[in-house]
This record gives sequence, structure tokens and C-alpha cells, in this order.
Amino acid sequence: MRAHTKPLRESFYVSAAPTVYDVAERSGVSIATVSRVYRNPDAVRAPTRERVLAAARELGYVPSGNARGLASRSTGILGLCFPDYSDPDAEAGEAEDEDPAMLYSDQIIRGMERAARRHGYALLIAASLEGGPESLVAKVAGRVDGFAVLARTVPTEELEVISRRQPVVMLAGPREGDDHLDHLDHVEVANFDGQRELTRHLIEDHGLRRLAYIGSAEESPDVEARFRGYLAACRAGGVEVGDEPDLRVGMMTQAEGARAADVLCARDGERPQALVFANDQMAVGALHTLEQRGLRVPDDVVVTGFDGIPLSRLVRPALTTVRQPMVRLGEAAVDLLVKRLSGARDAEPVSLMLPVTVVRRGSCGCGEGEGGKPGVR
Amino acid sequence: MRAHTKPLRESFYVSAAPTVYDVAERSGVSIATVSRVYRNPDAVRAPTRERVLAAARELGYVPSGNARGLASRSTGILGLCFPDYSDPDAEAGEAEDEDPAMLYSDQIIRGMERAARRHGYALLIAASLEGGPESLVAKVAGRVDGFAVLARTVPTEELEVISRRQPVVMLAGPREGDDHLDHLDHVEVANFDGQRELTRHLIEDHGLRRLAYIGSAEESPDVEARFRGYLAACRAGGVEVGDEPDLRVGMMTQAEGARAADVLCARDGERPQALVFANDQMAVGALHTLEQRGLRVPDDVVVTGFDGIPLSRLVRPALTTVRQPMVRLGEAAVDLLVKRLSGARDAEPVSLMLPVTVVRRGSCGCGEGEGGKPGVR
DNA sequence: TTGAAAGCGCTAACAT
DNA sequence: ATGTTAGCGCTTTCAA
Repeated sequence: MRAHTKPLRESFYVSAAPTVYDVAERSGVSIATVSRVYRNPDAVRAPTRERVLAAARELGYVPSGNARGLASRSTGILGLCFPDYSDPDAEAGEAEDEDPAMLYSDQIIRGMERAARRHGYALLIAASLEGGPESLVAKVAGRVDGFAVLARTVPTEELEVISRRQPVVMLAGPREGDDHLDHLDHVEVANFDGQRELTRHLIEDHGLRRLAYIGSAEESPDVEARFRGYLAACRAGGVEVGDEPDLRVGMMTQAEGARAADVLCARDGERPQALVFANDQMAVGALHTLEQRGLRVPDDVVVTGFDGIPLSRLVRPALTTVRQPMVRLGEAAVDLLVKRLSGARDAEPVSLMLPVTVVRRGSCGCGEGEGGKPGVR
Repeated sequence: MRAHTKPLRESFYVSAAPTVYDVAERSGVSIATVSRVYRNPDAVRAPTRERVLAAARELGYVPSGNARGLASRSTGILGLCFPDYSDPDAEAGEAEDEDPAMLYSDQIIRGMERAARRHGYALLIAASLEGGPESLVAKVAGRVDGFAVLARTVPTEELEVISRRQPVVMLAGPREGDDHLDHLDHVEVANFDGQRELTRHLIEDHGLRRLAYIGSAEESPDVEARFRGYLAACRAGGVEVGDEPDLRVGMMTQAEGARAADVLCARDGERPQALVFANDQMAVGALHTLEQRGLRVPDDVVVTGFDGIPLSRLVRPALTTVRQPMVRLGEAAVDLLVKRLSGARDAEPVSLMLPVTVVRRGSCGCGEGEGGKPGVR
């Protein structure tokens, strides 16, 4: 027996936690048996098991996850790393309701948590916050069996290195052509298809010809893909377009959306028939400002968004948009990780493209039946 | 040097992850130095440090969180355990939007995640799912520096034992009088006060006298506290009440709320002037059904909820309710944990009661100005 | 500033 | 069915 003895104090807060040794000693068995009681109860005779469990209870024994992970090389934990969207506003006041930035990662967290739970994993979530040689990913990577990374949270080089040792799935960011990251599993949503289909709907079903696209100034592969979908539909429909968005805004917020609408609708004669926004936030902002300008949506101008945030359904007119399956994204990530972890370690990298749904509602002139969900009108 | 040598393979997927030994060997230093480079870079001369870092990069070294945690007795992780609210419906279809059951724990997760991040911790979340002698809590407990438990997720006895070794904070469930759990930190919301104040408003400001309370059949201390608040206000206002809710429903869902409204408003002559629901979900359901019955809210009947879910603001008429600071709850939990972890290990147990806010909106006849948030109307 | 060595608490062969 | 014995990969005195 090892010199592992600890004073069995009676005071309430005990400094050192009891270990297998303590439990073993107290119940008169070996540490191996104690371990077995937890890992594989059936391998221990019932009376013995009872004694061990009793001793554990008396001592307040809780197995150390760290020691376990170290010895067994697995943790039962899946991870998620995402950028620190922290937002000055978020500090202040209520922040209770639909904060779009939160929602995005939150939906993914929801999906992952749910799926992880189904597979018996817990979820470790961490937002990148830089610091030292020890980036966040490394911290997470060292503690989980596999993890998902949102978009481009992490230097690809580092990811490349880590992903040699454990499953990593890349979320939402499109796979780069010639990147280091070709061997990662990867899940994205059909940005291109969604925007194309939505645009097609505007052109063909509503007969609109003068569209304006409002994109982002920041480089975002998602937004680019959406824009390309828009272009494709325009060209297919014989609508004349340049190869740049009509406007690029900085933040894709409601405020920017409102401003964009103001700018684009100012030139009265040539006002676009439709404002196609790269996300719902901007579109909602536009709706608001258009109303104030006395322009009716969809009669005077059609507005569309992208994302399918809850708010999009609740504004008036309800927003025609493309719904992204965020929760699914999280679920898919977990499923991929779990698959890798249970055998398929070196299967071919998988790349999933989750389908999106065009949601036709009032802001394009469709969807009378919308908004009829109980309690909301 | 230990027999720790591993073949440096060139194939892409390497089986064993490199360790401090590998890095040490490759950079010609001792493992102690490698460790120092990560834990305390300044204790190592710059050139040495560079060499180590370079070797680490070449090898794809990632420190093992487990080994670290084991050796240093701390993880940098905070935990959250909550009940498995999993919901048959949740499996199906979209589940994208505001699902109240999710929202509840999700808001707390948001709050905790945010606060944890501020303090440099990551968050481990796990929903209880039973299984063997190793309950979820134990699993979480063994992997975090401290954790929060939602309501009565866990047998109190087990919690008692665990909480001797690490900080635990109990969320939302009221502290039992004579429980084992008196030494835990504890955060709840002012259910009693909130419901009392809301009810007082109905009685005194709107002059209502015939109220009906719709509570829950399941035992829930929160709902009980609300009901007691209601009673207190009624009695204070000289309104006659029994000591049981006028109706108790099973699930507190929209459907049940609708049914409750039907039942209570059926008896036409003595229809209540106000339906006071124990949560928003039910109230929203009631709004819907009342509209269909041709009863106008608030003119014919006043409706109120409790929780302050986003939906409450978006229905028409907007719902008068009591807003619970869920995100704050999560933040408070983290703050408490962090405080304990940084010194105050055996300070007196703290019990926080977070204030709630009565939100007066259309459904009680107040709040013309409400709903004016940009983009929502 | 760096190295040597002793654990941290557990799991997993291998014995018995 | 149970015990023995090595580690797992890192941190941390204590020396040098």
C-alpha cells in the first residue's frame, strides 16, 4: 500500500479529496476493485460492491475526471470553440431577449448539447479570448475527445496540427480549396442555393427586375456564397447585375440595414423593387426605416433577409428569408465527431452541406397564412 | 530520461499524441523546462523558450488538460448540471424558434458562459441522464473547479457530499429549510415578490376584484412561491381567495393554458376579470383561445403571465408579466463560484434572491408604449 | 536558469 | 473475483 494516507478529519470542509486509496482502505479491498466498481460494476461481487460504495459514500468520494481521462485516454466530453462575439452592449442592461449575435452560437450550442447528450457526452464550450502560447483551442483540445470549431476561430495551422490527434469538425465556414484543412470534417449550410432560390422566387414568381443586394464589407465566405447565389439567379433570370453587391455595410446590424435602405431608396425614380439583404438583421432594420419613410412593404418595395432568426417571423410584415438550420448544424457536428470517435478515425473526411429553406412571408408579397402560429399574430 | 520514446512517424494520422518528453527531447531540454515554457514563460530564457516552442510546433504538441488538471489540481472549467428536459417534440422538425423549455436552461447557459468567459473559465454543460453509480454530477464534479446545479437535478445527499470538496451553487430551487444543503451558495429569483406585485397592480391600479389563478399540478417550489405571492396580494387588497389555485394544469404549456382559459371563462356570468397564469406559456395559449372565443383582452378579460420570455413581448396584446433575469442567474452563479475559488472557500454560504421586474403591457390594459422596439410592432 | 525526481488519482494489463 | 503493478502526461519542489 502506498503512502497515500490522509487524516480523516471531521471538520466540514475537508482539504484533500478522498481517492481510490482511501476508499480501498476503508472497504478493505484493493484500488483496482474500487475502480471496477465504477467502471464495470458487474465484474465485482455484489457484497464487495456494496461495501465499496458504502465506504465511498461515507468518505464523500468522487472519482477524478482528470485522473480518469489521463489513464484511459478519453474524457466523454465534446467541445465547441467559437469566437468571442462579446459585445459592449451585452454588458449593459437587460440583454435578455433576442440578441442576434448570441443567438447564432447559442443555437449551435443547443444543437450540440442535445446531440451530445443523446450520445452520452457532455459539452465543453469556450469562446476564444486569446492569451499566450496557449490558445483557447489548445486548452479545449487537451480536455475533450473531439471538438467543433465555429468558422475561422482559430489559426488554421494550429488546427491542422491538433486535428491530427483528434477529430475536429469545422462549422459554417466553407472549406477552403487548398487549405491545410482538407482532412477535417466539415459542415456548412447551403448559402448559395438558398440565396439563389430566394432570388429566383423574386424574379420569376413576383416578376421583379430591379433588385439591389446588400452585402458585407468584411470578408465572409458565407456572405460571399450568398451573393454568388443571388448573381446566379439574376443571370439565370435575365436580370442585369454587376458583380459587386449594390452596397456593402460594415456590421450587418439593424442600424446598418436601415441606413442601407435609406441610401438605396433615396434616388426616387430608380428605386429598386426589392432589397435583398445578406441577413435578417439588416432586413429588419430596413423594414423599420421604410415604414417611417412612408414606403409600404411589399407594395412599394420588397425586402428579404437571410438566416431565419425568430425575429424574422415576428416583424410586420413578416420577413421573407432563408432559414438556416443552426440547431441541426450543431447536431450534425456532434454526429460527425461521434462517428469518428467510434471507429471511423481515418475514414475519408466528410463534408456536409445542410439544406436551407426559403421561407416566403409577407415582406415579398407572399405568405398570407404566415404568422398564424398560436399566440403570435 | 524515461522510456518515453515514440516513433516519429510521417503518416498523417499519428496514433499517440506527443508529450512533454517528446518536446523536451527534440529541443534538448528537460521536461521541466517544457512545462515552464507554458506555465510561466518568463522563467525560461528567451532562446530556450523559442527552441521549445519550435519543437512543440513541429511535433504538434498540445498539452494534456487531464494531466495538467491532475498534477495541478485545477481545471479552469466551471460546470452546469441541469435536468434532461428532453422533449419528444424536440426531436421532430424545426425546433428552431422559441421553445420555452429550452429557453429556460439556455438563458442560464448564456449567462454562465458569458460570465465564465469574463473570468477566464470555460463551461462544461451536462444534462442529467441517469446511469449507474456514476451520476452525472459526479462526472461533472470530477472535471471542474466548481459547478452550478439547476433546481433539484440531483439527490441532495450526493450534492452534500460533493459540495464538501468543491464550490457548488444551487440555482432557482429555493433553499430547503432543514436540508443538508444549507452550506451551499444559492441563487433564486423573487417569485413571491414578483407575483405579489403583479397581482397588486391588477387589484389596486386596475380595480379588479374577481381574479383566477392558474397554477401547476406538479409540485414546483417556484410556482408555489408565485401562488403565495398572489394570495398575499389578494388578501392585502381585500380580495376574497381560497388557498388553492383556481385551476392546476399538468404541463404549463400553451395548450394547457388555452384549455384553462376555456374552462374558466365558460361560466359566463361569473367569468373572472383576470386570468393570472403561473407562466407565460399558458398565458399566451389563453390569449389565443380567448381571441377565438370573441373575448377581448384586456377589455373583457385581463391576462397575465410570469417569466418574461421573448414571446411575451411579441404576442398581441403584449403580455403583462414578471420578467425573470435568467441570464443574470447564470452570471450570478459564476460570480459566486469564482469568488469561492479565489480564496473565500469557507466564507459563509451566500443566498441571493434576484429581483424580478413586473412588465406592464397590453394584456392588463397598460403599456401603450410597449412593443416599440425597432423592427417589432 | 535548468534538471531530477516524486507524485497527482486513476485505469488496465497481468497475476493470482 | 480480486490484487499488483505500471504507467497516463504534467506540475512542482528541491538541487545544481
